[in-house]
Amino acid sequence: MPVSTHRGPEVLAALRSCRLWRAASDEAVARLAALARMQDADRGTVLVQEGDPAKRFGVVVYGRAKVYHLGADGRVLTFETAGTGDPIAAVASLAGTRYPATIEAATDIAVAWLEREDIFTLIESQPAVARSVITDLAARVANMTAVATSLSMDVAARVAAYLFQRSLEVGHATPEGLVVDLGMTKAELASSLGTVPETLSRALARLRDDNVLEVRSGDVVVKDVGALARLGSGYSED
Amino acid sequence: MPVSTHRGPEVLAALRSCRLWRAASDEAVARLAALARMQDADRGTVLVQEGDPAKRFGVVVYGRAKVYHLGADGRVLTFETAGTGDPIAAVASLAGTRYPATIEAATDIAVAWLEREDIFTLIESQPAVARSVITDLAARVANMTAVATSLSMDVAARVAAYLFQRSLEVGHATPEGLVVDLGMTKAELASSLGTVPETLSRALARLRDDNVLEVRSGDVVVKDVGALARLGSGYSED
DNA sequence: CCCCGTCCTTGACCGACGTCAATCGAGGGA
DNA sequence: TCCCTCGATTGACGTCGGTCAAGGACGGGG
Repeated sequence: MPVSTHRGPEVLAALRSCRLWRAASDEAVARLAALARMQDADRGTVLVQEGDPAKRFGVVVYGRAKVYHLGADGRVLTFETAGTGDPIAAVASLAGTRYPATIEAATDIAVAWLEREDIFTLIESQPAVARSVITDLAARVANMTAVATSLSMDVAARVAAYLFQRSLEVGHATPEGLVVDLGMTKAELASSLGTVPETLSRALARLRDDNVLEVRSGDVVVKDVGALARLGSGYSED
Repeated sequence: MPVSTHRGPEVLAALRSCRLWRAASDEAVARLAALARMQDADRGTVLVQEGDPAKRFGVVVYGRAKVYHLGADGRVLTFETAGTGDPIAAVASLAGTRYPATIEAATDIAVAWLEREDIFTLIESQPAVARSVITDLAARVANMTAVATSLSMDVAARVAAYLFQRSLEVGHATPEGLVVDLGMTKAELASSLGTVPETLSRALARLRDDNVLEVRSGDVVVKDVGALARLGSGYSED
């Protein structure tokens, strides 16, 4: 159970590190912090329910939140995991639509809630903020587009694409090969890729049999990065 | 073959009707128009190639453009069709990433191209524009999220969800039932829903057999709207 | 040391859906 | 009027992948 030990400094630090207004002055961020309404929640608490009308948005102060869609058949598609400083529910709030996804506390969590208008007020007082909000939102559209296109590929390609991208980001060269930490459990990864653990396991087993990689508990050892790039075509080098 | 008959007025009108800067003054829009570089293209021309680095964005002056992803297996997922006044390639341009989709002229077309910085300059001179850009982008994220979640449903649910939403938008009550124009050929609709014409045809046939609707050439007659809502659950009334 | 919970893997099965192919209108020229 | 084409429909078939079920492997607690 979360205890309300987070005093101002924590909130301020979280808001300060939020990408949306990285161009804002410290004073402006402090003003935001003064407006924020704090919420502490236990792990598993639903913070935002898909379909509800959006009125406010949050910034994670402590802990992690999972953004997902719960299908009619019970299957879960995970879009994102938000940590300290990450905005949540910002999109629907800015668009004025209903929340397009559900957000749940993945750990005990503290969230600073702000009103939709607060960010527009901030932009008026600090026009440079508009730019960072715009580029962040645009990047989100591009991301979601990539997710949508990847869902039209088969699971093997999605896995390969993910591992390829991941190997560029966190791959660590060792004598035995390129060690790539998955960053989450295989069950969570399966959900991020829009599939189930069994299918993910099979896809990884196939890559192992084809000598592309070795599967270990929390990471994989990539032996043929080119093969990953080829199989996951549609994703590019950046 | 497009002829360059579009003089200034057409370009101006198209830019004026663009949602992104609907708050901008006429003078500011005229300034944009002066910066625009025109392109005329035949139907079928690829205007933007998925994966290319984004530097500029366009506004459709005349004709229609199709935004899609071409899968490795040749299957096409259509995201959007842009008409006069609609921005194209704006997202990647604003985000500074590579284009996440391909854009092709669906008819002979005229496009006004602008530089990424032009819109930021506009925002600086007319801060109110920031708000419309932000809400439009946020709405796009919500849209793409809905597309992604719908791709995780089965085809029957996607068809029902589409028809339900469509019946709210353009449904026309008649003695025989609620007539809903599809707005495109069935092949195009199939591509928008991430499937193929055969499967769409079967899904519609099933709805017909279940007495939910009647299938006609370019439209359907809905007899049970509630059933559509139920089958396509995940979409809501707005 | 053993037991048990959690995570992962593997096998068997089957439903959804994409592909191939044949058929059938509905226009549109010549 | 006769084709010829294009879009739509329907059948047959194969494969991808999700579900159910049965083990393993690891780790913590008694």
